[in-house]
Amino acid sequence: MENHHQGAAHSSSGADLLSRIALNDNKAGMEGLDRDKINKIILETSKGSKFYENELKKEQQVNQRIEKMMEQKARTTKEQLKQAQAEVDKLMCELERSRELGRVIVHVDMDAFYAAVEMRDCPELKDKPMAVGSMSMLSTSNYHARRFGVRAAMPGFIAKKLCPNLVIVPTNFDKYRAVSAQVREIFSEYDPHFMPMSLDEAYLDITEHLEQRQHWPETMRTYYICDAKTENNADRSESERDELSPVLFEDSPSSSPSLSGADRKAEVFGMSAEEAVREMRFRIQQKTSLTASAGIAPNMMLAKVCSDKNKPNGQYRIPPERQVVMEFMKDLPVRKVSGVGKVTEKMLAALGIVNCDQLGQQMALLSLLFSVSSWHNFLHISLGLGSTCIERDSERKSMSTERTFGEMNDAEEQYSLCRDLCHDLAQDLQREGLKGKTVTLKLKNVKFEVKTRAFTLQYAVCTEEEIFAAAKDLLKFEIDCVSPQPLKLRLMGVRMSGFISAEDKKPLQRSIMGFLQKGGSDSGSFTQCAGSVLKAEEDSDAAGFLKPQSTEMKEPSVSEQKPKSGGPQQQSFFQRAQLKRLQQQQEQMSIVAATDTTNYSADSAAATQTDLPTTNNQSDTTSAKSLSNTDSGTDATSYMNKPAVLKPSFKISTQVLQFLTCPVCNAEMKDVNLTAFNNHIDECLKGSAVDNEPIHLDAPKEQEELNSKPPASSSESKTRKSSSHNPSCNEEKPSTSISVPLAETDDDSDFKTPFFSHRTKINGKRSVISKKKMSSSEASQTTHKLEAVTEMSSDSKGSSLTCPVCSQPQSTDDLALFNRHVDMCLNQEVLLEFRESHPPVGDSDEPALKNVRGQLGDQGRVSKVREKSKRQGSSLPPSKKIKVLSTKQTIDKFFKSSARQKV
DNA sequence: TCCCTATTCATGA
DNA sequence: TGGAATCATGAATAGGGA
Repeated sequence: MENHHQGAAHSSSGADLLSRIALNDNKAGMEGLDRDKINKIILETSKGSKFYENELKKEQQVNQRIEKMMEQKARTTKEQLKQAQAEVDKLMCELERSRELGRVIVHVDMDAFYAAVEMRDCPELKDKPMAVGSMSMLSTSNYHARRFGVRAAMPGFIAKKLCPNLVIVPTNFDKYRAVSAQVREIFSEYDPHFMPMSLDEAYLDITEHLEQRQHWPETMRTYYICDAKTENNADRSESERDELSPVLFEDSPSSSPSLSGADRKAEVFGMSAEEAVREMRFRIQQKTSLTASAGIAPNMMLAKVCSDKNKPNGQYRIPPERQVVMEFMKDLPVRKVSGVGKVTEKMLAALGIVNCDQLGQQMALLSLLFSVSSWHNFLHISLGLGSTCIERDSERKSMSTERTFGEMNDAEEQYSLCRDLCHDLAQDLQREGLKGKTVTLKLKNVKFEVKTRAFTLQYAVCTEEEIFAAAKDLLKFEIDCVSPQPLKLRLMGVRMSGFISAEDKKPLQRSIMGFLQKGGSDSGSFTQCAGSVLKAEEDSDAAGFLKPQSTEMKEPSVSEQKPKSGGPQQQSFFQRAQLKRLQQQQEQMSIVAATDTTNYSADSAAATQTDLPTTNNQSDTTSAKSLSNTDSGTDATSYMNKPAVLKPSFKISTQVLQFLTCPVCNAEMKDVNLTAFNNHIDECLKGSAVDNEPIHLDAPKEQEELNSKPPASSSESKTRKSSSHNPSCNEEKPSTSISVPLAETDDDSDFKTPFFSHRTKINGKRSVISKKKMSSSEASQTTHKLEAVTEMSSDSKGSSLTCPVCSQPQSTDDLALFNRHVDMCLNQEVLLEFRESHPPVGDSDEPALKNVRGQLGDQGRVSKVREKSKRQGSSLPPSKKIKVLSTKQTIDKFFKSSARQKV
């Protein structure tokens, strides 16, 4: 067959590649070419390139797949085949019964669209081989160029080898979009719900149109060639139009002869499907001076194949009769069917299947060798079945942006690019009003190897800062993985998916409820939360989700409430990677995170995910020790840093130390072990906590070493502790403290699941570390600056405020103070209820308590309750009160659930 | 053990 | 010298929970 023919002319490796990079003459206008000559040129031009090597690799992988498939085929018994055949027959009968021939589906495809537009606008190009694109890549080519083997998706430099006279015109998408809009206007008259596939392609269901058409008088089916009023091309003279249109594809198999007669002024179209489609194409041509091809059939699959049949400037119809459909399919090469690409084609060819008739005959075998969805699809194809319902208004599932560039090795450049991509993506998302939860980073290295890395946040986001907060961590992780070698990239992309539905869009902020959900403590939320808090803290104008929402406070949306299993969903990537590292480095483990000299720390997400120290932590610790001297007393946490704000070049030495914040009393504890910390929280929960003095118990030895190694380090930590008492520090920059809750056992908690509560250096300023039990007003000084800033900027200032929880008027006008007070009130209320329903039972290490402790750690969530209440006035609306009460139920539920887990 | 979900990669338009 | 961008989907895989 084709492959065999190609392979015979070349070396084995070249033959291997032919199905991938050699000429694909599947396209219209590519018939009867000197394929061997063209392939030789393509191979010679490609050979030795990184691209070629990668294609070779991929081809070998496909070959392995085929080998495995053939082995499986060899193992197939007659009995299995018999059984499979029975199943196939059964399904076939069902499909036959449900075969629908009643719809009239049309697939319209503009001929060589971009090239045709350029030729129309620059008539000198008409007789020349030309393509649209660049030396790097061509989007499409005209039919002159196709004679040389120049096709879409071919690099311009290779096309030039094939056709030295090729004229390459740069793309002008604005122009194509404008033309496309004109064409779509016409489509909509035949099917208002037509489905555009791209700028130059669409499916229409003209069934209803045809019904109406039967009652139309001839005048409604008459179009005048020169009637500028009817057709929107008044700007062109008649002679121009006559000259332009037919010449583009003069050798078209079915160029409408009726149109070329110079004396013909009016065209009357009939009532049949063919006539309606001919009319549509006529109108397209009149309006745009471009030609289109069309396929008419009872379903989409057939219509698509048909539109290619008489390309260019032609149409083909399969009538709605089973027998005709089957006859049409019989000799149709499988590759012509949409969805069958080069790999599937090759795999089927290995089984001796080239056309759809053979496909049908081998269904039993295919059902044993391919997945269910694959062989079901094959069965549909072999029966000439396809979708009869044009899917309308299908929801977008992802949005992405990516860029290819010359080799890029510099990390700072890469971060900068990453940010640019996030910026673009954020703009696109906001344009469509979308917010998504999963950020995927796509990387292609200089060897053309593609990697994707994803991270799912707890909340849907859409701002540059928020997206970048996740993307940069993913990028850092990849950079660190190859360190000290540079990451050599040629493409980077950022994708957003996991869009929330329209309903879910309203509550952008999750309440404390969400954090109290079992399993809802996934660290993604903390990354997210931290990133957002910090981002907004610095950028008060940012329209992040922490900005006051005008929507009503309500329960978390279904999607957001849905408990993440806390497993691979949130952790798989980082955890898996981290665990691998962990195995190599267990002996070096300590709870303490280390120093990050770049402030771009994948550790952030990594630590958030698993709380495992990483290689980077370790190495960074060493590398940054000296730097930390110059930045004494500054705490930072990798996941609370603000990469979204800091430029890659903005290097800061930040030392991350283990600070744990009691979520109940807000006491800061440094260098505590987890058991002690947990005990402390238990005491707090039981109401018997002592004065919130920091607990300072034995830190792991490694940690001590880490802390003491740099001359300044140990003293620094003391400085830091003492500085926490310093009120001036408090004034300097309030900070957010976030505890990452993770279930743990005391035995191995040292490296498995430590609590983390990190402090971040913000703008080089010291974070606040509160040590004493704070009054509400004192405590408020440590609340999120973000909210204060946000509210100040968006709301009134000056008037006295009343706490919506305790209803006490607050003497302060400082929103930060006020916020803090409300935070405390809310926490108190929840905790009191919790205490009431769960009196102390002796075992202070009850897992549920531990989890609750952790769950309560993020005060940012609670703050949103306050934010809203403040905007609405001084008292909580009923819904909010209910909400607070229901928090207790959530805790109960959580408690029970956790207890069950333990069992 | 089975089911569900997230992630990664491949395929195809 | 140089080999795209965007979107959807399926398979394989892995881990958590019931």
